[in-house]
Formats: sequence, C-alpha cells, structure tokens
Amino acid sequence: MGSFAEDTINGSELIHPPILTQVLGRSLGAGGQLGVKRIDLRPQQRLVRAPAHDRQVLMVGEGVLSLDALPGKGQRQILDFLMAGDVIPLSAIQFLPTISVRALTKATLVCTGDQDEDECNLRDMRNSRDQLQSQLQRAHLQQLLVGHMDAEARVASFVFAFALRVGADAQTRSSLELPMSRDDMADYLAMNRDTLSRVMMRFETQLLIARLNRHAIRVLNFEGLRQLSPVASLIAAILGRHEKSGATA
Amino acid sequence: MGSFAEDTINGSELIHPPILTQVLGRSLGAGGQLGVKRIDLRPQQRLVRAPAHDRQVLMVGEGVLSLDALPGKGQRQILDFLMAGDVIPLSAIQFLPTISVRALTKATLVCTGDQDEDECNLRDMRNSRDQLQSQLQRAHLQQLLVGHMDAEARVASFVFAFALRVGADAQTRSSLELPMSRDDMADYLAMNRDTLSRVMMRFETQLLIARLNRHAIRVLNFEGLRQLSPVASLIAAILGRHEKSGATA
DNA sequence: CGGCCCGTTGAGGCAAGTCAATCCACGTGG
DNA sequence: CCACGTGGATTGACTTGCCTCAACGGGCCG
Repeated sequence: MGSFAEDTINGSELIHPPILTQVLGRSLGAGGQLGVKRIDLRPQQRLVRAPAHDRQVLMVGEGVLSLDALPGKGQRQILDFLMAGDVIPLSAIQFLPTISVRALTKATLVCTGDQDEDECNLRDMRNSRDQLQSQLQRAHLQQLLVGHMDAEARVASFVFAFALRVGADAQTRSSLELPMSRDDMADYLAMNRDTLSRVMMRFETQLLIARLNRHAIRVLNFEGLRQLSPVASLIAAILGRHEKSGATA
Repeated sequence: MGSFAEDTINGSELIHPPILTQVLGRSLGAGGQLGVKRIDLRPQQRLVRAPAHDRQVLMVGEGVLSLDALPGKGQRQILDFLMAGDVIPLSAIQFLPTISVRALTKATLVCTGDQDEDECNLRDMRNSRDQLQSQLQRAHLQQLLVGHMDAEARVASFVFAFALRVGADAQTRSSLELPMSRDDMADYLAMNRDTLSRVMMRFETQLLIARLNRHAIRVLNFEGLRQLSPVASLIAAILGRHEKSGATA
C-alpha cells in the first residue's frame, strides 16, 4: 500500500513513506467486511491519496481533523472540523486539489465498505448519508455564522457549538479542549487572528470563559455564551440530540 | 392531503388551502413506485409540512427555489439556490423551523420513494446521496466566497457559477436569467443590497456584463469575470461537468 | 396618470482588517 | 536551575471596505 498521508511545513508539503496502516480484517461488528483499514495520522499531517473506490467510507476513529480549503495566495478557509464518528467527505477532497483533510491532533481513521456487493452496503450507505446530512447542516450553520454575525457572536457560537459537539451539557463546568490553534479557529470563523484574540480576551474579562492553557478553556457562563449567539437554538437543534449507536462494539 | 405550501408577505406567512397536488401514479421510469406526487408552487410561495417520511425524496422538477435561513430579527441568509434536478434537503428543513424552501419562480416539485422496501430504493438513495454531495460542495464553495473574498469577487463568482449551473459554456453569449431579486442575491452573497448594486453597475461600466432587464443579464466578458474570481477553477470543477441522466423519460 | 416596489446613488460612520511591536508559554541547552 | 530561543498569542495604532441611512429614479400595474 502506498502512503495516505503527508506532513505540511508552513504550506510546503512533504510526502512521507508509508504510515502505520493496519489491516484489521473481519473484526468489526458489521459482518461480511472484506477488510477494515486503519490510518494513523500525526498532528498537522495531511490526508492525501484518499481511497479512490466510490463505495468506501472513511471515518474518524479518534482525534480531531479539519477540512481545509486552500484557494492559494496564502488564504485558508477551514470548512469543518471532523471528530470521532464523522465521515470524511471524500467527494469534497477527491478531485478538488484545493480541499484536503488535516489532523489537528494525533488521529486515527478507519476505512470500511470495500466490497461492491450491496446488501449490507445499505447500512453503510444509510449511515454515510446521515453523516452527509449532518455535515450539510453544519455547513449551513457556518454559512449563517459567517454571513450575518459579527465577530463576538461568531466566537460565542463557536464555543457553544464545540462544547455541544464534544458532548458537554449546559451543566458541564469541566474544561473544554480546543485542539486547534488560534489560527485554525480564526480561519474557521472567517475572521482575523487578532480579532479572535481580542474577542476571547473580552470573554475572559467578562467571566464567560477562563483560559486554562493554550488548548483548553473552562466555560464559566454557558448561558451567557448562549445569549451572545443569535443562532444558539439552531446550534442546539443540529448538534444537541445525536444519540448515535456506535456500531463498533 | 393537506397543504404543502404557503405564501409569504414580507415575512409574515399565510397558510393556504391545498395547492394543486397531483398523484401521477406509476408513470415514471423507475418501476415499482407506489405513487409520485407533484407539488406546484407559485413565486414566493414557501414549502411547509415537508413529507415526513424518511425515505422520500423531494426533487425540483422545474423552476428555481431558494433555501432560506431566517434566524429572526429581519435577517435572512440564503443558503443555496435549487434548480431542476436538485433534491430538497429535507434533513435541513424538517425539524429546523428557521430553515425553509421558497420558490423564486413558478416551480414544480416531484416526490418519489414512498415505499419502504429496499431494492429499487438503492437507486434513489444513491441519487440522493450524490445530490447531497453536490449540495455540500456548493455549501463549501459558498463558505469560501463569504469567508475570504471581497464584494467584487463574490459577485463575479456568483455570476460565473450561476452561468455554469444553468449550463452556459464560456462561449455562450446568450442572456443569463437571474430569477432572484437583488435582495435574494445579496442575501445569498452575505452582502448589502446597495453594495451589490454598486458592484453590478461597475461590472456594466467595465463591459463585463450588460443588463437586459431586471431579471436577465448578458455576459459580455466571461473570461474577465473568471479572472475576477479567485475560486473560478474550483467553481468549474464543482459545477462544470455534471452529465446527469434525467431519469424522467 | 399616480402609486408602489425595486433598484440605484451619495454621504458618513464603524467594525474589522492590517501591520508592527510586545508578551508569554514552553522546550532546550549550558 | 536559569538564560535563552522560538513560535504562538496578545495588544495597540492606523486604515479601509462595507454597512447604514436617506434620497432619488425608473419601470410596472392598477
């Protein structure tokens, strides 16, 4: 097998020799799999040469990734963050060289659905369709964010949404991991790194959040954040009630 | 059957008695359909009470619709324009009351996939998955537009993309129908109606386009528009090569 | 012919971007 | 253990593109 991943060093990309790629065989729950590949990624490593087969499904096992669009000229727009259970939108990166997937943390991907027979394919397909719908909803949400909200509301919405996404309830006072850099966050919210920093600082002086370290905050006033986000109810509707049955028993 | 549509009058919405809703029976190509409903919409009419059944597929027969997000407070973001062959993203509007579908022109929708048996469902499912992927790609494109491009580039990209979407080649010098109002266009591009107007005027003085009437322009300099759009190649990749086989023979 | 809606134009202000300097956390080596 | 280097993060001063608001124009329909 060739390599599926590459590192990036400030935009210039180095192709690496084969990465730890294990074939797990018929071990996962859904029977009849011909083979389930695993791909491990280090932080900042990019996924390249995605499996070309149309029916394959590439899913995030653990870690956090970002879906980057790089329309050249030093610009970057992060289209989505991908977390455990999310499906990599192969259609987006397959023939669009300006869009790629990057690992923010150490991450593992699992690849299923090799066989071209149908039957149990239906389950895979339904699952991937649901995943596509979720991603479309998140994209819509982000269109709203970037389209009609100011910097403060965007950041509040993002923190609110991310907290919901990693499963924190409104009660949860524990720390919230933000595995992406400030630049990543800014590029996702389509704003300037400086502006983002200002807003975060303002939130801290308002005692809405507390910064634990570079990659973790504590949400002190969840309700306050919610009120700063005009689309909080939408976010809750989209991200709130995902009772997923993780099939990998 | 109840009504599926309602009119809107400047935001306040009037529910209407049943609209022309025909049951076409087993007439379409893919055999075994239990029934294919048709829904006719007048301009500015909204789709409400979308078919609740999960496996149904609601598709645009003719006309142009918009997917609106209305997060209250007089704000509006148009998430996407839907044209013949596009599938209505039911997942988006089903339980999110702030998102709805509106007809820009006289439009007809067709509703397929009633049966809960699989088999031929696979074809529907694959088709709707492809549609979802297209919509996701368009959403990504729009995130790029709104995120990292100024007003001029946004408008140029929009005209360029819309021309490709309705099937115009670079050579086509014919008129380009823009069935949406200036407000619609502005709300899609996440910019001000005034700013949009200014940009359009500038394009006209630069002889890039010519305004035929309120809802149609002629593209005089396709190449010039392309060069004004930093994501022109992406747009072409996403919208260019759709050789769809319209199954409704 | 008059009203209305949509679209265009102009003047002015502000939120956010830009650029540059500084600060801080963190790892490294003396 | 501390000085140092490095890259990310914060802050400040300045600039600007777009939004706001208000007035105007021009088709379209009664």
